[in-house]
Amino acid sequence: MQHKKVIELLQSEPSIYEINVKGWVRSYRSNRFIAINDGSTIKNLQCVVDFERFDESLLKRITIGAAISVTGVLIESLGQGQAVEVQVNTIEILGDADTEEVKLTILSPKRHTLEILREQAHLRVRTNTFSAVMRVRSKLSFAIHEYFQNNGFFYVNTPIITGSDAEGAGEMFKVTALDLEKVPKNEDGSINFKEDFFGKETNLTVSGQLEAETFAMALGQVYTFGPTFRAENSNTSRHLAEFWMIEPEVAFNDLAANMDLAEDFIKYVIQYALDNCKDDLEFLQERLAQEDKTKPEAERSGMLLQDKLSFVLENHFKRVSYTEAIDILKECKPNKKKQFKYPIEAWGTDLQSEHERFLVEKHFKCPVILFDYPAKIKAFYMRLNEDKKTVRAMDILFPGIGEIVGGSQREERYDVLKQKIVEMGIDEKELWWYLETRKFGTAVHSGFGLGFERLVLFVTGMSNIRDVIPYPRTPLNAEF
RNA sequence: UCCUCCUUAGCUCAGUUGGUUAGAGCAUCUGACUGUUAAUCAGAGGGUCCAAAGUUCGAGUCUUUGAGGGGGAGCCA
Repeated sequence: MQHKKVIELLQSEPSIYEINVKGWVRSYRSNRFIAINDGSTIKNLQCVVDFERFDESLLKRITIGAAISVTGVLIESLGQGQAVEVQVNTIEILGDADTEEVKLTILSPKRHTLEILREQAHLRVRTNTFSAVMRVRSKLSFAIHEYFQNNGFFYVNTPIITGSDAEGAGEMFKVTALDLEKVPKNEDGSINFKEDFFGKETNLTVSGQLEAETFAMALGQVYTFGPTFRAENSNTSRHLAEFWMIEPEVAFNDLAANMDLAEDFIKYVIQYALDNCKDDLEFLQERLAQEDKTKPEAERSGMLLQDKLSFVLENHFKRVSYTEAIDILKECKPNKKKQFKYPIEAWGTDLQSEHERFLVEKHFKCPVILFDYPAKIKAFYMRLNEDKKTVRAMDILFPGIGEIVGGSQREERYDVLKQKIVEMGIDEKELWWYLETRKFGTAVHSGFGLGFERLVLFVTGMSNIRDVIPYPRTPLNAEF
């Protein structure tokens, strides 16, 4: 007898042969209908028992959350709502779930808030919403590899423990094997890292970009896809202390080619999700529509999830230079009516969330790529333009998410790069290996970083980044 | 880190100018039910009112401090 997954059975024709299916009980109605789910799909399989043929003591143990094994025959359903169901011959309880204890958890069959689900993250993946999000996350992850592998990219595993603190992408987590009770000190009172494991100060990576660049100068087209750590005290629905980032890096690509790549890549993975996660996206769409109804009129998105995704696919991302964006913002109604908390006055300051949201959600009403930012507000490695004031940076802004991609054409000129490093007060000795890429066959090259969880947020329509990663790491939270 | 709101049953919440025994819905339990779809119907049990201190004859309610959480901002992906 064959052990079948729920997803296989739901797609099968009725048959006279006995099958076996294992899963967790989602509901047991009317002393007759067991809905079981095994994670293979969001849908449940209805198993029908004739209770007169079973021990009452066995049936009592069919409770929500219990793991059971069922054998029976797949027949055409006698009821509405499903095409097939299992006529049960035998039931084995694999793992009981005490109802008095289950009722204290999110497994109890009622609505729960996302906040409560977060407190029981080890159980939340048993809910429809989370299993859907996690299946979509897995598919997106695969689509990312598929896109790059199909387009001649090589997957690079850049180090997670890093010795360089030069990227400047944020506060870093320190990595040490020193006994924190008795830290070795130098004569001047500073910590003597020579006695530490690596003989120098080390941190968890905030970006694999610099290392990826060195690989792009040999393999041509590379990408990283790994965990990234930022010790920023960020308490928002868009930030995690530990998140996953995709960083392609391509030799001979200028900024325009970089933007083309980012747009093509994002559209590919979204299309992949639409094609391969239909049931989950339908559920998430319904969930989002229900959530929308509880919101005041002004905050409603008014668009179904799958329509939102299709909209991104069908429209070119609007490409706007920083300077053009400032002009638009200066002349816009909210600025003139002084509705911005930070009014737009002069060229050169960074855009605030409210400005980015205005451009994406109100003005262009589609994803926006902002490029050619003032050099002063961007990182040292970005390619300086001929005007000497701006750099070839680009940020992709998405509705509801904000910045989903940040990238640039890299400064390939040795002298210019070295001067930038000095100007920004970075220790050039730390970056000797990075500078050497500009000495030996330097070339124009570009890349970007895409926050994986922000992509999952957009595709699933969830609103808090803590709800699209299995076990979120945020300030004051490292449970599980 | 800043601003703001919240914390009462397992969950979501109500709780009057400070007053006697703190309520509802869902969930759970008991019973009924052989075609249910968040099953339905009848009944029952369930409380450190976030913590500490204070004001008061009397605090779920007022004051102070602290903790945790939501939303927004900054930093960014």
